[in-house]
Amino acid sequence: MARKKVKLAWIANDSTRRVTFKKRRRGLIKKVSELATLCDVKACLILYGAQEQHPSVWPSFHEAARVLNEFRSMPEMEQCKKMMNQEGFLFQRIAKLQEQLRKQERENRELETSLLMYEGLAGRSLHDVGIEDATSLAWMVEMKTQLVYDRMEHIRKEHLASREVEPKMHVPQTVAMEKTPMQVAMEELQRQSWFMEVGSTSDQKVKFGSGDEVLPPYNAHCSPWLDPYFPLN
Amino acid sequence: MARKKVKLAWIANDSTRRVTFKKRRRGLIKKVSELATLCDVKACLILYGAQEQHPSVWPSFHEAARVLNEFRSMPEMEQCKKMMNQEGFLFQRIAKLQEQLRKQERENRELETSLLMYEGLAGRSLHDVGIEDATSLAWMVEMKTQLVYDRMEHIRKEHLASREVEPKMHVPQTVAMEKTPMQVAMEELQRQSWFMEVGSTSDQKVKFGSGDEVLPPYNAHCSPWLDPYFPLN
DNA sequence: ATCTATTTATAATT
DNA sequence: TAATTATAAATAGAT
Repeated sequence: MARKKVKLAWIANDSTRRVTFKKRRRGLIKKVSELATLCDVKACLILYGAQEQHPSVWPSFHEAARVLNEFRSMPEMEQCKKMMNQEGFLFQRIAKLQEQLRKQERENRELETSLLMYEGLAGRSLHDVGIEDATSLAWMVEMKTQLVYDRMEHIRKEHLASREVEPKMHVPQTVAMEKTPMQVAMEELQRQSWFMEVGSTSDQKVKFGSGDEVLPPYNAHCSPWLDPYFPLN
Repeated sequence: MARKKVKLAWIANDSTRRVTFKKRRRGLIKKVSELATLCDVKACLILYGAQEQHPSVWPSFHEAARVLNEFRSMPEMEQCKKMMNQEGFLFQRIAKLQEQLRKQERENRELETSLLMYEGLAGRSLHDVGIEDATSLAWMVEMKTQLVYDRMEHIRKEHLASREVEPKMHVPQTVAMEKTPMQVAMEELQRQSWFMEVGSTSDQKVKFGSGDEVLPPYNAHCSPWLDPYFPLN
């Protein structure tokens, strides 16, 4: 747990393994006893390593036997199927880790897109970015543009509020745009029926630009620009 | 473990207790499985609370039974006396905590004495400090004085070494004192047989100073000034 | 065994 | 109930 994230595998070094065992056994017993105290839980823990002369039993051998016998005599063994066992625990962990992975990938994607955006702002030519990155970048610019418009609208409303006590004349027209440049461009493209094929299936491919890149047909009815998370899912 | 150090006692609030149980059970099972993997340890954990419908068993019910039966059939049950059980674990913790307490008390003592020393250096009259504090203070001054002499001796030797290549004439006499002022004072007191009674027993008491304070007789043969830790033990 | 930097667990909060 | 966050605790590696 410390100084370095340890790999979850058998520790080859003999002395390291013994030290780790002793340290972790102490921690484990502490945790078991805490749980028993905090939550009034019957608990027992048995540990014995191949090398260890003596087993470690908590809270005591007889208590452990008693706890286990209570299980033996449980009427509904069927219910035990639901108990937390190794398999269930592992499934739980897998699900958790997959979720973590998904989140991390999304975050990576966003950071990479930010980088691309700042490079573009700093003057880098973006003619060589792939369609995936271009899509994400366009989405990000869209979102940030929208933030600017939202801010402008907010300021405009504040301005109106501050003039409320005065005669309702000369109220300024809205400065917030209804559509971002991307939206305007999209609609213009639709009007021109540019590279769009209504009713195309997902198998169809359309030549794009120079013809060197093969792309799926663009479906305006599923415009991604309305989904605030689109390229990150 | 977090946001606040939790008291090790039964959690009265029902929902809090259930949440804590579920969280800690997950952590515990993770730790047990890690230990089993890292150190190739046979392990089993059984938990069932009064309220819980289903017990939690790791790694599985049958494995737990098998592990416990191996204990049952162990030839030397006498050896189990040495196993880590609740009592042994608690004794271990008590010893550890007492050791911590001792260290902390020593450190507190040293810090208090330092404070006294700096106050003295800053001009505070020390005529009102008790015999205990005075003793500690004297010890600390002694130790620090010794450090100064050690440093002087070190510098003198360096000086000699740097002159080694030159003719061995005019070698300076040592500047390090053999005895600190405290030691000199002690020996002077002994020469004067001041308030010292040779052969006095530990039951005897001697009037000291104004007569308002009763103190045990001072035994010069056990002079504390030679023990580098004297007032802190 | 002791210490320290770091990871992990988790109590409180949202 | 599930996420998030701030903090306490555990502990890997070094001394």
